[in-house]
Amino acid sequence: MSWRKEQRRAERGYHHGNLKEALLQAALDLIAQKGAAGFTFADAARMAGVSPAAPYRHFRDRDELLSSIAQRGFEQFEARLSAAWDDGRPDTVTAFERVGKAYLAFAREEPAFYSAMFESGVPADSTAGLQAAGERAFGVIRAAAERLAALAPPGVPRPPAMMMALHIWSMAHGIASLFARGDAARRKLPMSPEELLEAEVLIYLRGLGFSTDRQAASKPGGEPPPLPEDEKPAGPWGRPK
Amino acid sequence: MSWRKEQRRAERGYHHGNLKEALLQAALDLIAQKGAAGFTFADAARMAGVSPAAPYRHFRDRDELLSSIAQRGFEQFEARLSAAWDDGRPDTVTAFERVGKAYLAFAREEPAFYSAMFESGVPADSTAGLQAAGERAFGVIRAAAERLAALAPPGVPRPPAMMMALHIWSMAHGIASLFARGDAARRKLPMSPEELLEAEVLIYLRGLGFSTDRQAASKPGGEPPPLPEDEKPAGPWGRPK
DNA sequence: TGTACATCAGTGAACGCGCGTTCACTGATGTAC
DNA sequence: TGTACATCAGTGAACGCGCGTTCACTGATGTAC
Repeated sequence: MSWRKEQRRAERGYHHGNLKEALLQAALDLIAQKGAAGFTFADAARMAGVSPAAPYRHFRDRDELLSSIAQRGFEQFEARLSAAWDDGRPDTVTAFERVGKAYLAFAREEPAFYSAMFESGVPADSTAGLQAAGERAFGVIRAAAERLAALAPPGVPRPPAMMMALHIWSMAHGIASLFARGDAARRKLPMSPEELLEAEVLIYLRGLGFSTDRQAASKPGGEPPPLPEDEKPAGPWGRPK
Repeated sequence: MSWRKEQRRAERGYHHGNLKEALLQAALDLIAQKGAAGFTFADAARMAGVSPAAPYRHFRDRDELLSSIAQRGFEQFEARLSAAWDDGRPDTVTAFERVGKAYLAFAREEPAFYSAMFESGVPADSTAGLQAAGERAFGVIRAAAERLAALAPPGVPRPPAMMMALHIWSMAHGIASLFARGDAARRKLPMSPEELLEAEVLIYLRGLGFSTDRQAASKPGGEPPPLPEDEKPAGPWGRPK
């Protein structure tokens, strides 16, 4: 038990070299295993193979470490949402749906980040860096909503992009935290979270008077088709009888 | 410090009389103060004025106590949603919006219950009682969605009520947990959560092809009015330019 | 290029603390007769 | 109505544990000259 630590130090020498990074990674692993509540400063040190006093060289306390993780989470989140958005290619609606899927994928694949970001009790404005990172991530959704709003067909009032962004965010977050989180608190669902979200967003966009037909949506001047009777929410619901 | 405990026992005698209840209440207060993560079994005993061994007469461990709180939370949640729904009076859409407001009000006024129910890591199916209570609460939303779906105007395909219920739930939960929780993790918002949710639900219902005009909605045979150009999401958004 | 020295990063022992849990116990309550 | 006894509900002391935090320390690294 103790020889392992010594062996590890023998390999790496007295100085760790990259302890800050190793602590962040260790904490992330621990959160994934035991939840944001059940990770301790000492645990992270142990997992990094270092004495319990060592982390104090890099983080004031547990909260500062947690907040760093949340910030890093928002940065990765933003990167993934941005990549999915891909500046609206090939057309706005397709890209927008890809953002929704990326949102859920992140919550599922990175439950530790997700819970540090949203459920660990770290206030969103606890640090200037954290707040900025959070706003940049939301900014991707906001920018996408902006582009979507600009597609409002003639005769349809253009909805406020901020409102749209908040609505979409709340849909995605609601589904993610109820159904898509990669941990035990997940609830059962008769279809995939992705399908549920896609249907929800499509219905919402129709409610704003948008065509959800992709070709039309990518041509801003296109005629808004009337809601056809055989159009229905996509997904596993089947055609309503 | 210790005389206080003795005094309290002098008042109440050797037997507490209602310790189980007192422990639930104490835990609830502690969760409200420090979050679901930061409440301990010993703390609850102390707050109830009882020795640290006493709670073991009523709960196997901390998890069982937490799960009891979550269950009680779902029961109260269901009661409030039911009261708000009021069996769809005076008309379905009005009653439905009242349910949404009740959802947010619960999250705001009972953050301790809300976090025990959704964010404490207690699995939704950890107990038969808990699972049943959760399902009954969701059942209110589902029943309301059922009634709403039945109002689909002629020519509009009737949407699956289960899907509608899940969509509405995810909207309400998303807004509640991002913006309406009565604790520090709440994010800032340019309008009230209630307004945000109401607009979201109205847009969604329109997307399903429903009129959101209340009179029409309460007459299932009523003509679905075309989406009028001056109709817009209610709330503080102002008329889009 | 070598050397002295300052600075940095991690050590390990120690501390006080509060937690969860157990135990034999005891005071209070209810019930059979 | 009284009494003996079983059961229940809470006591308080004790335990081992792991945590957060501090401290003087030391090995490694970088830098000025």
